Amino acid sequence: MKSGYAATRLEDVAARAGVTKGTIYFYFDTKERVFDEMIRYKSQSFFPKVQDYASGLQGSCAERLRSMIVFVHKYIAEDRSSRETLRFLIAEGSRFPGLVDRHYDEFIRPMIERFEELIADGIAAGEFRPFPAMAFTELMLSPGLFLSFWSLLFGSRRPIDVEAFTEASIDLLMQGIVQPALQHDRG
Amino acid sequence: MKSGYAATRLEDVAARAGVTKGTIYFYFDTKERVFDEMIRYKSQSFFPKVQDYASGLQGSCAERLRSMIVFVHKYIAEDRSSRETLRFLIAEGSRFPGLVDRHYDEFIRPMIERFEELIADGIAAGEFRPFPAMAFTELMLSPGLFLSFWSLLFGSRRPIDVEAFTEASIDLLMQGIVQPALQHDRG
Amino acid sequence: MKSGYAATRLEDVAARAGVTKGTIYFYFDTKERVFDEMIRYKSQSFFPKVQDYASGLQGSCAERLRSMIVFVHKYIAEDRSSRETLRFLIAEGSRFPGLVDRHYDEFIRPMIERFEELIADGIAAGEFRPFPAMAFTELMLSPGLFLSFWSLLFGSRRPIDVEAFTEASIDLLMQGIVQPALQHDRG
Amino acid sequence: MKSGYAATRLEDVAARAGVTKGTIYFYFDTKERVFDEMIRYKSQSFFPKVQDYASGLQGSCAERLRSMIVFVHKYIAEDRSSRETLRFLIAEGSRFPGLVDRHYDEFIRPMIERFEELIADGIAAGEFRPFPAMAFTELMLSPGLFLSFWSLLFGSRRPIDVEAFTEASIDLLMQGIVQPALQHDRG
DNA sequence: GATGAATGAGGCTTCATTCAT
DNA sequence: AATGAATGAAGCCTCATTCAT
Repeated sequence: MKSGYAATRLEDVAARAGVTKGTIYFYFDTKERVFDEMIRYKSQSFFPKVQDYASGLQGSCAERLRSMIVFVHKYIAEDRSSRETLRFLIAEGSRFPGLVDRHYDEFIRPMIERFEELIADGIAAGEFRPFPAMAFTELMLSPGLFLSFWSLLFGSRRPIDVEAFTEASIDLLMQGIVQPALQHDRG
Repeated sequence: MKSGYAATRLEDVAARAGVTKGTIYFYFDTKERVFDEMIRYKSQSFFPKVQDYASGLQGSCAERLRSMIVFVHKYIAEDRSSRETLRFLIAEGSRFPGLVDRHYDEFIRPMIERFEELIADGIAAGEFRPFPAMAFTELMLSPGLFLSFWSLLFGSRRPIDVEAFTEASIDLLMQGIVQPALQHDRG
Repeated sequence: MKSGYAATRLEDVAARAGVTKGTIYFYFDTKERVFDEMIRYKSQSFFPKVQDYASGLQGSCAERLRSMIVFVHKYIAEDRSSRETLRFLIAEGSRFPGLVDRHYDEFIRPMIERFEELIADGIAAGEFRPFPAMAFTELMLSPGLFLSFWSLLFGSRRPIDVEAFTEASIDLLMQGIVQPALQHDRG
Repeated sequence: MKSGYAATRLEDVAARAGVTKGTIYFYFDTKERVFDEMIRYKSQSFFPKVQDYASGLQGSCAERLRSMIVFVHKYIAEDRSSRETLRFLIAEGSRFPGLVDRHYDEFIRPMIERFEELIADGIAAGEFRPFPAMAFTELMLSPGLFLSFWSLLFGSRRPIDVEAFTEASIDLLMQGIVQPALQHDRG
């Protein structure tokens, strides 16, 4: 999907689907519905992957947290489709409030919850110190969001070294939350 | 400005400016030009403020860093216009590459540079440890960007306690960069 | 049948018939044919009734004439379907000249002929005076047509007292055609 | 105006008006509005004529009544436009209830009132007998309506001798309402 | 400088019609 | 016989753009 509701002609959507304009209207009532369903469909693909990945993790909480962050950043850096979904939601969200809410329920909230679980586990295990940001685990998503934003804005014109960026953000995070006594454990 | 290039009719732009459609074409060649100038104009307002604010700061590097972050978050939380500019750049940026570049030059880069200076000063002064993220000072913007993003997506439907969020993110950051020996200085 | 050729979708016709659009095309070549047959079919029902009713009449010519008029008016007032057929013929007649002609042959002309016979009988029997309108027996249909027209135009928003209207029109007619010497016979 | 809302393309309406599609939408919001205004405009032309004509009439009530009827019939027979308006109202009236009501107020009711006045005058003057149909003066319009209906249905395929038809219907009417003692006055 | 009228390309949407199954 | 999917022509409507005044 190119970007933009208005800039996308239904005839092109149809052509890319290998059918003609009329066929679209056999399945959807309206252009808005077409987009609603398209985005809804695309949104489904990401979360299960995170879920699977998260549940398969082993090791200390710090290790699992780092793995999660690496995974998320790599995904964001590579998956053009989910980035475009984000662009769409930011650009046309007011026209599709249902979509945004759904995106929150099925995408953002579960992700935040994964991090909350990890943090809670870490604190319970004495690995992490209790810290103010434990009430804002979404902070752990913000470097990833930054990558996404950067890519949305500049495409490939201002590339970021995703791996180094990821390491830097993990370093910063770990410094901030790991119990000082354990800090020699960090990778 | 409502959001969306296509969704905004020149007639409305004209009406809001108190003139008629025809008049617009006396000053601008094209709808694209109208937007180009509008965004360009709006972008100018923010940076000087940061600049002024930054140059007036006093105290330790940690204190100045914290002040900067508080300032940026407060601004983001309150200024609707700059948020909509961001939405526009994300949504229609590919149509206005010049605008995006200009936005980078006049908005993003200077901001990053302020943070780079602060970090460099802090390290030189021995307040901050040398740390990997010093090559990615944009990381310090990511919590602010997160606030902006949240607001773009959910409007006021999922409010965040900006102050608490800001404190949490500052805490995390400071833990990550301030020299352990100095950490009792933190607010 | 709703009103209007263009406003009626074949899909709805099909649905009301309990089949699907495709099936319609098994039986009819074209949308026009569908309407042609529908109208043709509906038109058949009225005339035999008039015919039967007319041939069963007894009494003086004046009595039979009055009965006929009462019958026609009552029918017009009550039968929604024939009214809609009339609407259709007026609205789309130019697209279906065959239908209009058939309607004339099987509906209008026979009706006029019934009246012509009655008038001729009445004059032959000395009941009616010879009068100019005997060449325009359709005039006897005009009050009924008026009722129909009124109903087509206003639906039930401007109801007419059909019975009183009928009596008034019969009175007018009888005054005009019954031999003065016999006028005390009128009801 | 050809007949039929759906069958009429706005582009053709525009062309006939010597402008283009877009211009129509500068003056009207919608296709429905275009028709609404068109019909409204055309309806205005007829009534003043009747009004003028009626108020200029001289002579006995019978003479004035006959003149009115002749006038109405001649008008109906000759004015294609008002006939098409009637067709439109019958065909599409349910889509334009406001138009139908207006047509009643500005066209039908005033006409009926003219006849009511004439009849009342005639009865007051002893020229006409009191008769049941004085409560349904619209009956005097029914032969004219019949002419209109005939023309709408058959175009010029089944021509009626309007003059003879008019005379016949006047004869019938006069027989029915003029005081017997005065009947030698009839033309 | 400013206006209001006019234009016409372009896109959404409808629906009669076709056709493989 | 019947269906459901697919098609594409056609028409409404929007709106950026032009231009005479």
